[in-house]
Amino acid sequence: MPLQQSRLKSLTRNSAPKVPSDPIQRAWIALGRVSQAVQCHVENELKKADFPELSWYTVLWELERAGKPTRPKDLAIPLFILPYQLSRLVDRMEADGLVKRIVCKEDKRGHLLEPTPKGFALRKAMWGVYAPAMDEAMGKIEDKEALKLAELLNKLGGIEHVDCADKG
Amino acid sequence: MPLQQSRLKSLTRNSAPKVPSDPIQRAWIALGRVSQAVQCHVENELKKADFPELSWYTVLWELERAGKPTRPKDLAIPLFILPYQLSRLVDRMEADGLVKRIVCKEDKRGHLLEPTPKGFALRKAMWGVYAPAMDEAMGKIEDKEALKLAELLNKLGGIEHVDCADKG
DNA sequence: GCCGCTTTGTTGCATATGCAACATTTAGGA
DNA sequence: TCCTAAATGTTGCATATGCAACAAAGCGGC
Repeated sequence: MPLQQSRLKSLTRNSAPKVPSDPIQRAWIALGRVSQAVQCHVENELKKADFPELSWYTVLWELERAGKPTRPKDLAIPLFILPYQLSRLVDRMEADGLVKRIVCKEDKRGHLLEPTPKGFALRKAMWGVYAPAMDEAMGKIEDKEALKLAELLNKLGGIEHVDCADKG
Repeated sequence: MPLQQSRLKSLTRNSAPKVPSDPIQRAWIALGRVSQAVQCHVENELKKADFPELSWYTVLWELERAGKPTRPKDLAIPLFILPYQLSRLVDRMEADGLVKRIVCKEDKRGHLLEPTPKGFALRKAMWGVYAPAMDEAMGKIEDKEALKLAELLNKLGGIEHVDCADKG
């Protein structure tokens, strides 16, 4: 279920289609299972606490991090989702009074997104569940191992660092 | 969106809710983004080749690996999905003539799942796209790094090893 | 055997999603 | 200027999903 077009660089493809080595296959399997497991844990904890799903948090956090009203297109990239997905996500969040769409004078095609006070409050409240859940899911490894893990993953994906945490 | 109840052991919880360390947070972010990126890449490649999504492959592969007609409940665990999700997945695959449900004499509640010849053929054909896509997505790291990555991930998730590859 | 409880799997309904088509605005050239 | 192409979001429709309720069969004690 592709959430978005792959951002992997298309390869130069001067070599024949290749079967992954056994270590690569093991890493692939582990990546799929473990990421699903930890995601599920966090989502389940949020649900148990009657909070919306993580993507709502992420939208609110990105808006908060930006510190100013932000275009959907400038959110879609870091959020790694497709425009129409964000459009409907914002529909629901706006219906819940968490964000508002405000007119964008510079470009009348779009608009700017801004969290409401309720939106700020919800994000902060969700962090109270999100943070411990993340720690429960990921805390089984030492910090040094976590850094190594992040390094290896980023070597795979080559994606710029993005903060997610609360910081107050 | 939790695909299934978390399989993480519920913790003894004798410590206060904790904010994850910065390395843990970095690993969490990297895990989410990179796993999404590589999953998307593979799903997109399958779609471009007019193949069904990866979960279909995985069902067929697990059935093939089992080597005998298999109960849904015995698939749901390794597939890491909920019973009702598998039920509908099998509905669609059966409608496409890829698997069949056959009666289970020992336990008339359920049934046994078996790939059809068309199912076997599809899985093999999909591997021709799946394998190179996996390698493109994951081949940026050396085998030694891949093993380290798998090791770290499995330390996080503690999930038993499951094969996925073709092997013929 | 009989009864309640568990296991196994399915389904009705409301909601969410993917896709392709669309509307609107901007940008770029002839 | 005017026309075409690209960028930015949204939406109609068909399909997929989550959830809770359900059906049917096994299990265990009496």
